[in-house]
Amino acid sequence: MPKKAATKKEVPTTPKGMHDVLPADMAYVNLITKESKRVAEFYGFGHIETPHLEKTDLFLRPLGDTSEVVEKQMYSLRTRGGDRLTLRPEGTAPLMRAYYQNGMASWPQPVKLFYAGSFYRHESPQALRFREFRQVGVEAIGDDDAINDALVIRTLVSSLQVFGVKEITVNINSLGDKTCRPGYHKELVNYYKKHEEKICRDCRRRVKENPLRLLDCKEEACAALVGNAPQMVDHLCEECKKHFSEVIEFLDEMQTPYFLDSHLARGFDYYTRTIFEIFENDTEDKTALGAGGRYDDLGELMGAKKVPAVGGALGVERIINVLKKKGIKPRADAKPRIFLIQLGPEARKKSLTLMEELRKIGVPVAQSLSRDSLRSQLNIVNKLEIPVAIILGQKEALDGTVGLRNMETGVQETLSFDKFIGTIKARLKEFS
RNA sequence: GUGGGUGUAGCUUAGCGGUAAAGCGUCUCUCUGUGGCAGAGAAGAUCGCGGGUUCGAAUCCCGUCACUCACCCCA
Repeated sequence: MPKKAATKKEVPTTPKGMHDVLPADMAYVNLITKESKRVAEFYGFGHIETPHLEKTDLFLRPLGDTSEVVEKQMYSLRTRGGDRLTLRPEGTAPLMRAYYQNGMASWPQPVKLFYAGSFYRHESPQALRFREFRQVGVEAIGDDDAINDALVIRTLVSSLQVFGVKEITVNINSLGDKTCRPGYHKELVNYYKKHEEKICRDCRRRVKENPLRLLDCKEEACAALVGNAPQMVDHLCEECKKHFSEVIEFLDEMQTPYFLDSHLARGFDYYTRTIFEIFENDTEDKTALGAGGRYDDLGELMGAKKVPAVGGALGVERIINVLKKKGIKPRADAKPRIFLIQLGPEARKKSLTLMEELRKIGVPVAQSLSRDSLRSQLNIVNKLEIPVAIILGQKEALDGTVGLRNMETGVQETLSFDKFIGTIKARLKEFS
């Protein structure tokens, strides 16, 4: 018995949490990557690209105890040769890897790098959280001076402003370092243990697993306790305190709006000192557009020499969301202002040469060469809102002329085919 | 992993027990080489899937899957 065939035509679809980016949205993606690269390069960050796949260990080792959680969220695979590889879940570890592998320690420090690309996390998708997402980011590796922290933040903020996101706040905090954080941790845990019966179930778990997260619990009972909870800023060692106040000072100097948020936390151990999240003020969304921090211990956790570093990244999808809400539209680059209409076999062939010549002088031209009726081609010109049409028909092909029609006024000029390119060149402003 | 919402043409939706409808979009023609309008027409859906109730299910019930939102988490 043959199995009953699937009754419905199964259309292939993307994996959960992953999406096609259609041309209309790619205009946003391109705007963001192009402009952020330009800004980053101004501040001295060089563009780098690392593989989408890395050895799984690269991400496991630095994350230590929590690796089980981490591993669940990673797209990992085993190659035929038996290598264990993982689709990069973030950009920082790969960049540190690149730093060591390419001997960047011998470059002038800090090494400043910019990257843009897709990252992958296998988690439940929800609003603006996808399994494949795009980030643009910068990292300054090899120097512990607080001015690098400020510069990283400034670079990200400047990028956002260039996109048109003007009203920005940077929430900033310091997590201390190996000298002062353990003491603070202990105090925080003690404080919450005293109130154990009042806090929510999740927080009881957090006391053991992830104490810093206690500070941003939204449960009423827990939030009420936060006010009197010990704060990291009060427990920073001298060095960390100095570092933090310098970062703030530099931000003041650059007039970067910030908010000292003592509840800001990061789950993972390799963050030290500065951490920050960037928010947009106007729209109601409370999701961060970007985040980052200092990670002086990451290199060591990766099993290499200790190298201080600081970095941060912006979420492309989140920025697009804000731009759309604010009604900011990217200018489609190279949107043609001329449409090439051809009529009849001779003209169609000739139009191919014409198109190439226009390309050589850098004039974008649209066409629908598979059409043969003038009417339908003019309809397309309208739909695309292109202001000028070149008409190259059977008659023109014989006469050696070309029609140039202004779609708004309906006025049509006749130009000689030979002089056509010259004329276009002379009137370039009209057409590109 | 937990909970809520939603699944009807490419898109937006109507129908809510009698066996699929509209708008937009696409294509064709009216109009063989001069557009935006209008008219006519075509293509496109076994109403997510499976089962149940019923003479009859897109419609009611159960299950399931997908999407989505929230929680958890967020390197």
